Amino acid sequence: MTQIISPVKGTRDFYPEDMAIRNWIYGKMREVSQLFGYVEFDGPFLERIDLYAAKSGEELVKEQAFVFPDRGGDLITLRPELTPSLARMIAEKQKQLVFPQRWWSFGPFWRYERPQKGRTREFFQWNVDMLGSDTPESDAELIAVCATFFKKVGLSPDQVMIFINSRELMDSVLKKLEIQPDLKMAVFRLIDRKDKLSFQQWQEFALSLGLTQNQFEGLKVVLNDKNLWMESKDLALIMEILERMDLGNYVTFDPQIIRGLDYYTGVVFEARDMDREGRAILGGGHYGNLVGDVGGELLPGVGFAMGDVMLRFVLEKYNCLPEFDNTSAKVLVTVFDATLYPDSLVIANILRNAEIPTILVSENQKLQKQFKYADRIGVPIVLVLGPEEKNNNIVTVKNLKTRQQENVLFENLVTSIKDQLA
RNA sequence: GUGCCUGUAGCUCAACGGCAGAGCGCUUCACUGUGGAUGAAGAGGUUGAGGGUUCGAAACCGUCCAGGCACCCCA
Repeated sequence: MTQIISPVKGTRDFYPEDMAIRNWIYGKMREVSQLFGYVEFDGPFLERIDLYAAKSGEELVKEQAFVFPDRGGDLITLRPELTPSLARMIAEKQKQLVFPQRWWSFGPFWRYERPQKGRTREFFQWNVDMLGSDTPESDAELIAVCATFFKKVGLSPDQVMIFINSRELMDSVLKKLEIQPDLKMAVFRLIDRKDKLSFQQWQEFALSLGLTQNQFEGLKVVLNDKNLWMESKDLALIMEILERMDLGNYVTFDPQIIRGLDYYTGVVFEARDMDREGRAILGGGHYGNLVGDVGGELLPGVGFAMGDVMLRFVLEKYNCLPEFDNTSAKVLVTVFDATLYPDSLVIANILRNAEIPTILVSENQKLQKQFKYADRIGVPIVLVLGPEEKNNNIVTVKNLKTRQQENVLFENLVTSIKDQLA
């Protein structure tokens, strides 16, 4: 074999069996999106780097974007996330849109990172956003969309869980502990890393930030308080709504959920595998003003993004994926020999005209091989048209699944096959 | 960007520094108008690449390439 050019690092080849999975996932996303009344949209895959400079944060732009100059010298980037494009699209039509808008999208994104479990450089994301609403009810709706999706694909609350928190609640907690406002982001980071460090390391990190021993002890107590959410009116209402929707078992309060993106101002949430394997399956939250930085007027909203890589990982782990056929064909028409090829061609045409997906054998092979081929690619019905059949105006129809074989008159062929496929 | 692990037949993997193997798959036959079962035979390899150490390297050493995992950050 001559040398194969290696694929770009962090990309994936979608063989037909992978494409079947991707399309199945896409179908479930569409189904759930539409069930809640959301409409599909998409932005460009290429954007100016400036779009992301505004809000996405230094790291994402400098370290993680695929950037290249176009022929005019402008810096173009493969989109690393959808939200800034969404914000621009909304801002451009803000005056003519009726709010709230419920939008969803599924498409490719790129981030220049080292690939690992649940993370590639090229990935797909399901984005769902409600724009122009500022209520806990709308936050609850987005979380309900996530939970409904899990339910639809067969993931149970034993397997995946949505963890929610509120940045407002955490703000008030920090205030009560008299932690200086300029330490806020650093403390959020500290909270985020609690599980990644040993207790010793975590404590040292905390004190090195400038927290007093008292503040540190107070933080510890708060993070262990499973009922802290009751102090937040919004979280309490969201939990109540999800209970009423019979989705409450998918949702748990977790004071350690903070989320990295700066534009979240209210409720934040993410979903994880219950074994804590891999990364978050989805992440989202409430933003106080999405479009301000791209020139629009104040517009709050709530949304989330789900990556296809972790999702596929958990779907495979918990056996949620159905079996997919290796072929789209339902019938294979054999060719007895070269002289009978025109007759087989006629049969194949009749079937295709009747909307039955049909493969006509294109190689000059023994019947045995043709049957074996049909079996290997998973075609359920095989037709044989030999000299005997031709003389009697019949076709031999063999069902490989039931192993039954029968002779069918020409004129009954389509209905007979449709019966078998039903 | 930092660290760790891996690379052997189409696939999954064995082989103490001493003849490169197994299972599955593939091809052919038993079965010349019928797949999936069974039996028999067969094909398939520059051990990721190119160097070094050694009487001798798939194995040991360093370089490169590719992949995986963790950190960072995030879906």
